[in-house]
Amino acid sequence: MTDTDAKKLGVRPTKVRTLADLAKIAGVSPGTVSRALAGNSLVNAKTREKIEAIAREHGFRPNQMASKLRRQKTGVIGVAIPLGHDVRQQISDTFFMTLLGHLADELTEKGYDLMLRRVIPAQNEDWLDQFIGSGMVDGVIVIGQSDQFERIEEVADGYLPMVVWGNHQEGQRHCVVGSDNRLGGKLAAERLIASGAKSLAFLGDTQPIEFAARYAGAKEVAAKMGVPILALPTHLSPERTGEEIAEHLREIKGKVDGIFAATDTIAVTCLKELRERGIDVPRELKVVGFDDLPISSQTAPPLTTVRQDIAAGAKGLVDLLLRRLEGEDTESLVLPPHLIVRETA
Amino acid sequence: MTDTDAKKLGVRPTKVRTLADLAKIAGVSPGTVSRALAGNSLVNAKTREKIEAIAREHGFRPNQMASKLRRQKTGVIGVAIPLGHDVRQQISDTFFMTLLGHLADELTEKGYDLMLRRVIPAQNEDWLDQFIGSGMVDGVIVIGQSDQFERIEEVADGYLPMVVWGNHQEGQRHCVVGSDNRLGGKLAAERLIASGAKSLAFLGDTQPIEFAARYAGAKEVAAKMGVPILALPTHLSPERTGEEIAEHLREIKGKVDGIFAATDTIAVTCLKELRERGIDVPRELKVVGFDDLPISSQTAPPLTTVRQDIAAGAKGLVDLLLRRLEGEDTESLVLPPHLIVRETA
DNA sequence: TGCCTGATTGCAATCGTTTGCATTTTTGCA
DNA sequence: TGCAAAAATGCAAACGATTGCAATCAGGCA
Repeated sequence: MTDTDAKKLGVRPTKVRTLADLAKIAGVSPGTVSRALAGNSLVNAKTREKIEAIAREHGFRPNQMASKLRRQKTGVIGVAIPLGHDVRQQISDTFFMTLLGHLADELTEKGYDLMLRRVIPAQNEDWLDQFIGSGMVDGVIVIGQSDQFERIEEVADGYLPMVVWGNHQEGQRHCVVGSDNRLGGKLAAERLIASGAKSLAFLGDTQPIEFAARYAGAKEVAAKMGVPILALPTHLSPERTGEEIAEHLREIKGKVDGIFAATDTIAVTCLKELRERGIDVPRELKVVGFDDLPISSQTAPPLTTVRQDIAAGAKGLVDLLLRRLEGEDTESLVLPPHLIVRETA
Repeated sequence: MTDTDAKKLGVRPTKVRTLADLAKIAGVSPGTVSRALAGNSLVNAKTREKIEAIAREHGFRPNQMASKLRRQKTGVIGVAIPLGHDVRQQISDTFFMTLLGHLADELTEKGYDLMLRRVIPAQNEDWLDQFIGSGMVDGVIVIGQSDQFERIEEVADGYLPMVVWGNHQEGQRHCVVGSDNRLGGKLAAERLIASGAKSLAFLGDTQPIEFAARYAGAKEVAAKMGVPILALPTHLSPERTGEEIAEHLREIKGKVDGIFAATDTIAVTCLKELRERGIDVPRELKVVGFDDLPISSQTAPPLTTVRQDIAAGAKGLVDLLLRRLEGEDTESLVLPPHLIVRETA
């Protein structure tokens, strides 16, 4: 009974798990099978067809581990999401998740697989070296610098194929892709002031450098225009945000008429709290967010915000990483944010 | 000059990449190093310490590919997101992304890595076999059945370690975790009718079986209560949804007073369109969504919806998969959805 | 000191593919 | 038909860690 017969009869054909098994059936050497399946080599067309037919019939697929070991490359890009401050936040953060989705798209297109790892630096100092040194990935993309700026810098000195989503600091050594947060902050503050705000507040945690830069930009503009601005630490864990914001609103009631939220997520929550308090937006209080998430156009009223181009960011991350895999020491890429004027300011 | 001296001088210590390198330095055999680093074996305490010290000093980490090849397991779970209908949709879909985040958490906790692969079945019929047969993953989680029910069934017959997020059909062969979509649909319709709706519409694509089940549930209740219900195909790609919904609303104007949206994303867009048209929710038109995404509590008015417990789903997926990795042939897990009454119905 | 036992360690095969080089087969041409 | 060149294939050595089994070592006891 041939294997083809076996298949017709619904019997599982002889198990062929390795190149050698297949080679035996085809009556050739494993090397030839390897070449035939790789496609590119100089194997006789008829031989190749025969081998491919057998491979198809048996659903054979070469063992990747062995292949990777031999070729010393994995075809996998690691994506690390460090959860520094606000542990529960980022992994469910819409912005990061959307970025991740686009990364998956881009990498797949370039023929790479994506290995996702969520890390809690506080629990494991060695997270980045471990990921890199694991030998499981050809390169690494880090989503968000969190509070790990220094560690990333250290690693960057000895490891080329790494690109980070985050904020660009003057003179930093690691390659980063991200929006010009400071400029974004300026745009937000300018808009708030232009639409009549006389006293601003920044709603967000100023620890992460991305947010710090947004605040700094807003502060710069505020100072120039002679408008006061105060920072109100607000965290991103879904459980706490609402309450924190409520508290802040109570505190600033009547004293502040322009709010710059560090992220749209915060802005949206803020809008809701304001609505519940019957505070009219934008008449009594103006609000500008940051990110331009899909929801931001759906709020009532629709949110004025600073857009980060997530798709472009993902594309940039992947492009730079691939160039680094080729050995090039790429520069950082800073994307310009855009003010999207809707109805809250 | 010893390596320690070299380090003190800021010189990079001798490169040690393999167990053999390290073994030479330590003056033992590679086997011993392997055992020492694995920790569990019976190696002399002093030897182990010495080896660990050297490993630390050189930042040595065993090559995973070799290890995996030898041990015939990868420690990696593949997560596939098939993008059947609506290609651009799911990867950026909040629900799936949130589920993915929770999966990452769960898997990390259990010591597995997560390999993400977005697949377009229409472009590559062989997606699932390819993923499984790649030898890169110990097991597979499929997020969403999309239009691939049959293919998944076929694969399930010969491959145990696979669990799927999706809908449970009577008598199906693959192990699935998911909400009871039919029940969810019932809850939604009951609520709409209870709050006074006299004529219903279902906003969503009825191709995917999850959505079909939601619609079926609603239809059953509607029939029982003698209320008409019609399905209005609505896709999920962000670009098209808004327009499609607008068109539907024009069409049903005055004829329908209760909308059951297949997902919260659709519901939120719908609310926005209604707001723009000045239609009062819930007075003139009632709306119920599905998922209970974080945004759903932030809309104006807050959305009444059917909650799926995403965290529980992720936990279920991972638990079942791990049991399957042990050889157990687990049953499917159907989670009960819960009606969350807010203000739109 | 000599022998036995148990604790350590070393040896070498193995996981399955890839690939440089050697060998065989085919082809083209005189 | 014969021979060189080209094409196709086979051989065997990697890739680097793991692990069963054998060998060695140390300690205990007579």
